[in-house]
Amino acid sequence: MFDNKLVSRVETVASHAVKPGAAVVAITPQTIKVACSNCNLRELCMPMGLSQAELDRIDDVVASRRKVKRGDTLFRNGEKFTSLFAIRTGFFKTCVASEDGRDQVTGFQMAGEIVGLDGIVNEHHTCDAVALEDAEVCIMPFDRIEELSREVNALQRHVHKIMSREIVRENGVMLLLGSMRAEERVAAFLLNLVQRLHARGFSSSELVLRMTREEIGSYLGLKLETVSRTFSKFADDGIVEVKQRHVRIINTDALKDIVNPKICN
Amino acid sequence: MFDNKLVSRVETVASHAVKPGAAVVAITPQTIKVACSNCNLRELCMPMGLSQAELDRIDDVVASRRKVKRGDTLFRNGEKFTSLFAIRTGFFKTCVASEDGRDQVTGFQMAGEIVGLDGIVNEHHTCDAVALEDAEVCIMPFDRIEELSREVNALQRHVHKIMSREIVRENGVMLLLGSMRAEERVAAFLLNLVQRLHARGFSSSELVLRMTREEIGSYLGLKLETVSRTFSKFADDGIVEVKQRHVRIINTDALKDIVNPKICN
DNA sequence: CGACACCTTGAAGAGGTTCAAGAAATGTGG
DNA sequence: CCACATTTCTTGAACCTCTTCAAGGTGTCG
Repeated sequence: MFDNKLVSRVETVASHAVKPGAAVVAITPQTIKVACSNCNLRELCMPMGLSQAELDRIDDVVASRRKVKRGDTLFRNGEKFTSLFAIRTGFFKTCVASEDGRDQVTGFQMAGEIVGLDGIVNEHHTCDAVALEDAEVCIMPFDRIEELSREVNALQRHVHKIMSREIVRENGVMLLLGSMRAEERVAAFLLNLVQRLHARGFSSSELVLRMTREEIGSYLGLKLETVSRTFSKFADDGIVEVKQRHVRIINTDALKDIVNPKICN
Repeated sequence: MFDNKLVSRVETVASHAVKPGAAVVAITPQTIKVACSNCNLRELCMPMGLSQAELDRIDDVVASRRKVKRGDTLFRNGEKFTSLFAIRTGFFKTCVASEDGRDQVTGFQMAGEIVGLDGIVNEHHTCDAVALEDAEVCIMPFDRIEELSREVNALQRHVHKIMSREIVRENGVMLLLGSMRAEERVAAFLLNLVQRLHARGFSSSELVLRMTREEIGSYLGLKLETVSRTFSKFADDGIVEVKQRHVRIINTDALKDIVNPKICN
């Protein structure tokens, strides 16, 4: 099944399963600097193709860093909004709650992604951001972002794109929640996660889930038992290997076929 | 049941059921001008508290108008993105499609609301916007919005808020799709629609649905039969009167209780 | 006025949930 | 480092909500 030694060694580097020899450099913690211009995540959370002068200005966006322990909240529903947060390391979930206490995971965020956009409209956050593993974020005061994006066009454009991207992502989740069956949802979830991890230099077939079955279920509009059963079924079908939170995708195409069933007659 | 004469008279003004004497002025078509500064919808789609100088500049945001006939698309998935659209009159749905042809209504938009935000990130639209009744929109070229919002802080802030508001709205839909039962979804849908109409000067208890049961179902992640049955059940319970697309809410509190069931023991 | 789209309602069926119990992993404190 | 408590995960069986399939009714538009 799993080479646990390998996986745990890899995890000490970056908390996700990676194949031997894979490019982990993008996330190694040795190169931490205060400036965006030197940040190895820049290409994920900042605009590309800036002049040196613009790069120097961009550095002012990040006021400081903050560490968030696993289980702690970065911000909470109702709190005053002041800043966006760029995730440097770690893994978050965001969730909203209804008045009667049900709650819904609205997303899982990893290194290079931005959280806090929900807070802009009412100057208060409308969801919780919870670290699913020890994390570090860059604090980007929003008034500073607005100020700077008036002067650096690429930054302005970038901010707009980040927000638009989130809108498009949520459209996709609505499609998933509104029209897919359990197996399709779980398959889409796994493919999405592994694709994002792969974009960060991790394996495209092996991953470690940072969230519980219950959190996956909440995100997918399913009960935890259904998520568990679906994993078991995929395993029975030889599509994935699942051992608790370790997942290895054996047959990516099969997963894709589940998400987008071919009409073949 | 319904005073059809009244309803249709009202509809000639603004396409939605209104109680006698209600403030319809906000939507009367007589005052159409090219400038935002004179637009009676300004408070819905433009920032408040601008100086006269700023107001004059804002007028440049709207390049022109466009009429869209019922059933026609304002934009379509895959089309090049150039502009945001502010709805002046009429009613739209937006929907995304999966590769295998399923589609999902992601929202219903009415006067004063903005559509097209999905197109910013990839410079191509990722959903369709379809007019559910004859409509007119203001075309706001996005490069002009960006240009102007560098100079008019209130506009910049406003653009950010509009996008954030859309993100928060979609969070709410995810909560609905992920954790509510059919009756809760339909109740939430009716309350949301009537609340938005009320904010535009229409009745807070009576409305005309511009969309089919199938479109409601798609939005709510339900089949059209379930939507129909749920309407019938609410009618049996004396909570609403439903006659095809005409809906009168008899007991708003009952609807609210359905959305947020009280835990009372 | 007739064709077509839309809506309602019933009955049977399926997919996912609920409830329950046990197993596996994880964390804690001695 | 081990024992124990706790959390998390898996699996089964009964149940329920929503879907599917079908038929008929109603409204709308050319």
